[in-house]
Amino acid sequence: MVDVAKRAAVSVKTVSRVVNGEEGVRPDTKARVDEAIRQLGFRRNDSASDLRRGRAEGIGLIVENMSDPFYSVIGAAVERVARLQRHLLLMGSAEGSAERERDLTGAFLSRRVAGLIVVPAIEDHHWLAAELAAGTPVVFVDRPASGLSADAVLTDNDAGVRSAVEHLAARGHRNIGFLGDNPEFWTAGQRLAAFGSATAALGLRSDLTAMGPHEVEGIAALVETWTRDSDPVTALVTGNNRLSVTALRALRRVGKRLALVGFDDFELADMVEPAVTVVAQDPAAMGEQAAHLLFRRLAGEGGPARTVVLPTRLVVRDSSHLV
Amino acid sequence: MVDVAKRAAVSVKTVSRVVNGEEGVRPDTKARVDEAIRQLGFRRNDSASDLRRGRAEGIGLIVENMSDPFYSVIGAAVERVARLQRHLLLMGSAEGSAERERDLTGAFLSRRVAGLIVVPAIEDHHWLAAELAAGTPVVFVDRPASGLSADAVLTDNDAGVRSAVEHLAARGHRNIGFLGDNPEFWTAGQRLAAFGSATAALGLRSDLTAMGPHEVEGIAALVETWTRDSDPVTALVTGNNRLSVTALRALRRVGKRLALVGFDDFELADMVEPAVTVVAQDPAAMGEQAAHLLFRRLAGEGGPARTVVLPTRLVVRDSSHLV
DNA sequence: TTGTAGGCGTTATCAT
DNA sequence: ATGATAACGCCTACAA
Repeated sequence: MVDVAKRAAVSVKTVSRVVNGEEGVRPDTKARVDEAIRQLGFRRNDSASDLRRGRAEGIGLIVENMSDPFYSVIGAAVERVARLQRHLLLMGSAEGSAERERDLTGAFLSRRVAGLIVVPAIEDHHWLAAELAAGTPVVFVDRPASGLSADAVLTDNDAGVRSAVEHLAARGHRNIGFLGDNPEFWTAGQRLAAFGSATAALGLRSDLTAMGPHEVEGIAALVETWTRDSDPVTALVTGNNRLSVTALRALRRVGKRLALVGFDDFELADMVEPAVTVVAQDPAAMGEQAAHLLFRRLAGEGGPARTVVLPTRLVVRDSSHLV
Repeated sequence: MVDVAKRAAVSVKTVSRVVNGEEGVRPDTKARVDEAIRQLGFRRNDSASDLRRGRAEGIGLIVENMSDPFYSVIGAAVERVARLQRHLLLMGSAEGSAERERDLTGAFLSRRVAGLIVVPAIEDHHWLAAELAAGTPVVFVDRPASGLSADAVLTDNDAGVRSAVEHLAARGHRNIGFLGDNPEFWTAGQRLAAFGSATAALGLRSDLTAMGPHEVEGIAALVETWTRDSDPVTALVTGNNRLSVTALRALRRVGKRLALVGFDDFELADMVEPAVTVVAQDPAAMGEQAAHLLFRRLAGEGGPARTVVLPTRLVVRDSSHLV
């Protein structure tokens, strides 16, 4: 900047004003500065700017796995909003590890990012409270933070699962099996509980649940067991899209055509055989809302922590019509 | 850091040494400093560190679309390598726009990132040469940079397309249609050229190509035309995974069961009907290799620009066996 | 083993 | 409308 200032025969402060588009620079002065910038190929050093201002114009995003479509769509949405606000996106995968999540958080905070958007792993987050109080806003996505009151964007897991159960019940299914993830994951626990209450409310069996099996073999065995009964399971609800796909493979493997409703839509759900009915979430909206919440806080909005709960949508496809 | 120094009754330099794990600090001194750090909740300001060192410990990644599985897998691989090297990942979507690509590049360079990994949009990159010369390494992925000699990681498009054509020819197909993207995209052009040479080498027709149609309608109409002939097309090769899926939908729409081989594998390719034979690329390997190339340059490796060409793999599924 | 001085490039403050 | 000067927090070089 000094070089530019010299060449344009002005002070560095004037150069700074031009670079930042501030008011109060005569057009001809600005022109001289711009020309000097062009000639020297000058580019502002944002590290210095960040240091002086105390904050970096970037937001940190921590997801479980960047290559999972659910998270990459969230990431893309966050990045789009961030760009409109002239912020960069720093992104990392915690891979379900609380330690990595803390490391990433620490790295982002060291870089003095303007804010953080986090899909939290299983763990307590009270240690983040100090940072929050120190003025770095944090928004949680998909699952709320435990031990901490912070903004969050969630999906209406309860209504989503209920819509799946009611849909199947309306088609005459009485014994519905639920395949979920490890209930230590907040969403898995929520969906399991929702399955319990939805089935109970309709007078259906609530005990046909299995949390954990991820492999085709395990699920295939389970399906065999559930369908050997004199009063067999005739429909499945799966707790996330990976389980939907695995269940589909398992059903093919054992040659059973049970009805199936999956939580979370997935690419080509309409092209597989059978096309899978799903309870669709809207990950792009989740990312967008989270980023909006964050930038609102950055704009100085106060008040208590907000929680945005997004609705789900039942997308009926062929797998509803089996059995 | 001054606060920590005061509390531990040492100089800031000693604190700096402890924070950076440098040699030559007595254990008891280190213990005192660590305790002060803990008490004060101190966290190093990386903006200041970056400024002083002249480089940020982060790498910038520019892709076309963060939510596309191909790119998100590349991103995840880059991030993994970056983390091992204690670097953060800054990521953005250029969305096929040369202007956005330049903006993002500029933003990353302003932040003085250690290096750049770019999936280039259609355009000349000689303007980047100055930065390259100034010491910021750049690695291109999926397509090479034009007007600039830089490291690149590519897929062997020629061998990939050839393997598809030879596979179909071996199954007796003589009239193979090729559906590609706009040949302004480097990969699309490469694959089209490869199709031309592979068919010519086998004495097959090379003129059954269509570059551009992306919609089910357009492709359906094309298939109708190609199959109305007295000497009809019996097999298709598609130039990327979106086209594979669209072609699949189009074939269903018009009720034709042509053989199909797609370039690039996709999730559930084995579960759709018919399961689609593909020429698989390895995006995770591409991202990983690109990051390795970058860090090798950062470690001071000199020499001319390297180009790494990764092989493809033909994955045979049901769609090979039609007609 | 530990400390002092100076400067990285920018922006805020206060002058002019 | 423009400029001089002092931070921002850290690290390099050198000194003790």
